[in-house]
Amino acid sequence: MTPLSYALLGLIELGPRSGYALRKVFETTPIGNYSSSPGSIYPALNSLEKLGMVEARRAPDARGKGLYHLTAKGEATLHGWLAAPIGDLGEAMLRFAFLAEDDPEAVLEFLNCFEAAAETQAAGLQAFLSGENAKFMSVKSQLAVEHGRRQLEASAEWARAARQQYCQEPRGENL
Amino acid sequence: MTPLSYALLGLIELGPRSGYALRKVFETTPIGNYSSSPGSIYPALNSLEKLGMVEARRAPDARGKGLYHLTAKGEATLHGWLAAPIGDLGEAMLRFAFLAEDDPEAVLEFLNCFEAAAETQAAGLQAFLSGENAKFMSVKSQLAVEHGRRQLEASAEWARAARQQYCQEPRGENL
DNA sequence: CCAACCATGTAAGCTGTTACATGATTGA
DNA sequence: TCAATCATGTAACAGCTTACATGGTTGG
Repeated sequence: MTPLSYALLGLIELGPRSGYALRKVFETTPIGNYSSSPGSIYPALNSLEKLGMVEARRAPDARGKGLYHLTAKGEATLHGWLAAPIGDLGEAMLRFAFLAEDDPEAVLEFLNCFEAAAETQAAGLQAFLSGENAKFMSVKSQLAVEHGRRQLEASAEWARAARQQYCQEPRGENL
Repeated sequence: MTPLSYALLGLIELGPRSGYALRKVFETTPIGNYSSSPGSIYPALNSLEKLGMVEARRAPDARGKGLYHLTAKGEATLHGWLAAPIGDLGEAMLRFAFLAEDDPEAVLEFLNCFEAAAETQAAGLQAFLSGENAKFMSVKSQLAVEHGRRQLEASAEWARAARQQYCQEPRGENL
């Protein structure tokens, strides 16, 4: 179960698709930045099939293997992944996109944890920059670390903005 | 020649070190985020040695393989990498840390290119968000893309700040 | 003397990348 | 008919992760 596998499960949950259609999603949307695409996707799908996470159902007349559907096991695995504590922020971002559409509680909870994780990591880099080790580093190396810190701050800031959007939008359907 | 190899060359250029010392750098500084550390570093060093990029010189009494030094070939390879056009921003950041300390021209040039690359990619995501495809995506997926856009903006903003610092500092030794 | 650290490695396994191969169908 | 696109794969290779193995040295 790699990030790619989870991404595939997430996409299939949004709607059954063929392997080719899944590949196209990776080629034509920014999700391609998270997990790669061309020759890795079919092996991953086959491995998911072997694991009993997905099933290919073919309409009687159609070509190819048909459309992949989630099995109960696949759904459980996906939802387990979605509910896991936040570790790597990159992977967390991928998860965010697949969080249940109809559960604003979970979304807010996620955003809170994500913000906290980003702030913690940013503070870690800040501590490093203020510490002894950093004094022996070149200005450029320090700036490189500062870049990392800014990225983390941007992540935290994003989480706050996203939370705002989520607190307002779900109810403000028509004004 | 992976990013890890280049990182090793860059560190060795800053000062000859033993394999163990190099490993420690990855374990104790944020460079560990760029390229991994534990059991991958010795193979990488050996491969660099086979390629004739580094040489281990041992003081007569010392333990271990001694300190790695760059060869002419290693230095040429490193500088070639440093001078390459910016592709992946993550790798570019790693390069930035190893740019020649005494060449503010090159640093400013790098920062300009980096900023441009970040802005271009940010604009690409913005275009995607404004385009047709994004309309069929969930709000969360759109927010995930927005997160990527903010990260890129933060990178561009960092480049501007770093440039400022570089335009002032090199000459302002003593106010 | 024992733990911690110096110092260097090997081997298995998993993934992803790259590049190639195959064949059907569809639109110009 | 010819190119593009649908649709699915395979095989070779490179790289990283994890975990284990091995010894010497130093400090409490």
